[in-house]
Amino acid sequence: MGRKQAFTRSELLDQTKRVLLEYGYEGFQLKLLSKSLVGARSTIYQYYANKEEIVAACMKRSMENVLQKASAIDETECMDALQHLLDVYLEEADFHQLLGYAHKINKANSAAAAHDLEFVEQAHVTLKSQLERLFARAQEEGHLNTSIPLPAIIGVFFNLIETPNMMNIPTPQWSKLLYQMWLGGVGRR
Amino acid sequence: MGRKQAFTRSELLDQTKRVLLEYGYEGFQLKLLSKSLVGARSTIYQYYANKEEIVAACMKRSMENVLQKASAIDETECMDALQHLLDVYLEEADFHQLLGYAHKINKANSAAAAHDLEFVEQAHVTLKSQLERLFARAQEEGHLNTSIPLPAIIGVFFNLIETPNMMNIPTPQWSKLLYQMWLGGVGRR
Amino acid sequence: MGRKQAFTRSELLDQTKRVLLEYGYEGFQLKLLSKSLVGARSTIYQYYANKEEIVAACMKRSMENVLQKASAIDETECMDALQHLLDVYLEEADFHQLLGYAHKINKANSAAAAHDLEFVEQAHVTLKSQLERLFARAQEEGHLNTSIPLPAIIGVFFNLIETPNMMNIPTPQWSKLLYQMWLGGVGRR
Amino acid sequence: MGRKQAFTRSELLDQTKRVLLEYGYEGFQLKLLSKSLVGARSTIYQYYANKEEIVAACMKRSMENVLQKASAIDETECMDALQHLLDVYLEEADFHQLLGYAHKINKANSAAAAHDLEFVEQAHVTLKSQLERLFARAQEEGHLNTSIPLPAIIGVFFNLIETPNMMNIPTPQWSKLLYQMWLGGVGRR
DNA sequence: GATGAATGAGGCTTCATTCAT
DNA sequence: CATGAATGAAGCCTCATTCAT
Repeated sequence: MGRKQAFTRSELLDQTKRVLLEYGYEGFQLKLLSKSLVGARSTIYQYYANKEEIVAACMKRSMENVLQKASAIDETECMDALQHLLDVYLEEADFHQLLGYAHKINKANSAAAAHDLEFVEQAHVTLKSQLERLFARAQEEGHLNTSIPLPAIIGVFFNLIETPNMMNIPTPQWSKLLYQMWLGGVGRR
Repeated sequence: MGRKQAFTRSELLDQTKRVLLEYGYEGFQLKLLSKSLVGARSTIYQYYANKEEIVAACMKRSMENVLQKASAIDETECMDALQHLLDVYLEEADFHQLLGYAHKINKANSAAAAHDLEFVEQAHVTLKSQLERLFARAQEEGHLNTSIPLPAIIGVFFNLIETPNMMNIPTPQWSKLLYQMWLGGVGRR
Repeated sequence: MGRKQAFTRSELLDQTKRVLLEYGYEGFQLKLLSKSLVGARSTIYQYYANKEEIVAACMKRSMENVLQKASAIDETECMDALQHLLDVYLEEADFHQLLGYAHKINKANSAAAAHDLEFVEQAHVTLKSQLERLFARAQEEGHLNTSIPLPAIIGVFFNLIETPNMMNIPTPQWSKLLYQMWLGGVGRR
Repeated sequence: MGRKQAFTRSELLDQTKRVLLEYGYEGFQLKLLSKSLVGARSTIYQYYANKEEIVAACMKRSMENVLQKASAIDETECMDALQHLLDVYLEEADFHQLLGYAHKINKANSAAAAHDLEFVEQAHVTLKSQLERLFARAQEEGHLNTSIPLPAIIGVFFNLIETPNMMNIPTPQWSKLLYQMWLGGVGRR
């Protein structure tokens, strides 16, 4: 009963992500959002009570995806696991950037937003501990250059994600290539 | 003698940079800017006609600094030059991020902004050609792993700049460390 | 320096009171308010950060007036004091109605509003204890009909304030007349 | 058999009255109304074409009740009749307050609302003339203090209705008490 | 030149009302 | 009939910019 929905919650979040990435958190406007959806701006409020909730929900969903994929990784071989993890992060590359906006959200405005962000925070901790676990093993097993501080190694690894893929190499190969550069360097062997 | 000058053009640009980096381009507001200056908000208009001009001028100044330092580098040894270049980019690390905002500026609003951005664009080309020149030589001279496409090597090099320096290692050492990881990788040798 | 003010804070509160009384709390709109002031609607925000603060400030001012006048009353003769108190309440008749809106104000929105309302609350207690003090004495001194419960007597006294003055009798006489009716009744003596 | 009826017209008007009294005319919102009814908000439009009509119908119904009760009063003894009239007005105390909103309704929007308000207006005149008739007789028959202007006496009588019944005395006794205070005053006899 | 105040355009959000199922 | 969803008008508030002192 009632009319057919103009757009689904999922479509809404898809566009939210798009607008967020294109305009940044402060540039995220409902006008921009509704322009890329079929209905009126006010229809958005059928799903979320305010801007903050939309952004928080978007982040939560993104985080859920990453978390699921990351936790599905087989950690038997730590170096393989790292390679797979890089795959995951590259597939959901934007999520890294989205996360950066998390602390800008005004939680006072909305309990729902606060709740979603709580989840994001927790998941963040989970991901971080997975990463640290793997790197600790990598170091123990002697895969890493001991003359380089571990935090620096981790930092560069994480930062690989943002490297612009100018040649549009398909993600799996691109991931392998980045991994190779990270581990082996770009210099002549 | 007239009224004391409220703040200098240079102070204005310093704070512009700070606010831009903290809040992003869309979050850049004159109220935030004037809060970190001694005078009134309206005084800003003594120097620049509108928001766009301020941001453009800020970018131009940042670019001038980098350009000057980059062009002072001795290019005799290309690998040394690259290491020095990384020094320069890290010293002015923010400039990389600032540049990302360049295309968001609405040039229609102001000729002065358009003019400044023209300069930035030009300088960008200059820097890029310096980089490409050096990388071409590095490859020719056999310093680089030929199995990796050059654009990927360059991309990773550029992206190093954004690596978070979690341990707050002083910039010169941090630069050396990043260079070492880039060239030699993080794996056991 | 700077431009001349379009309207003073006091004028703003005057009109606030007028609009509140005419349209009620839920009907209080900034558009209506600014229509009765010389400047633009947004100018209001030079004085108060939001609607709630305006209303709260209006109430506080009204309460201050009443409080000052009420506390200046000589309480030597309690029945005289009650007559004077009625004068005061009639002069500021609207304040009784304004107070009714106090609990509707959303304090969560503004600390300043909450603070003003705190004052109003306190003053309310002060006024109430003055009233109870006087009535207690009136009863002790045998001025009141003991067959009527005191709260009923007080209730009717307070309610006199709202009696519409259809003949537009000047306030002092009107006050005396109401007092006379209250104390002596309207029946033949 | 079709769908079960969501709520009756009468339930609708009951809640209308409740919401009106709680939130005032300007605060009367269909969302608040439907929250206290079993069906959907849009179902309201099965009964009335718009907000104004609902409020007008509510007032009309309230007025009809009062009118019926008031016209049933035996006017043989004018002072008894006044006491009975006070009973009636107290039983339907809210109606006095509701009436105050009548002039705020925008009649331009709806013929039906205008029609209902016309009725209310007429009934108001009827009630008023009853009151004036009784008071004229009361004065003629020497029941009232001739030193007090009749309009003032009527005003206070009418205003009694709003006196807050803090002790929650049952309406019939409360009515007698108010009548007694009005006629005989609260002072020592 | 420097300022504080004024302002209108534009964004967020709510709400009466309409529509399609 | 009953409903849930859709919608635009309208209210609040912010912010870049202009103005008068």
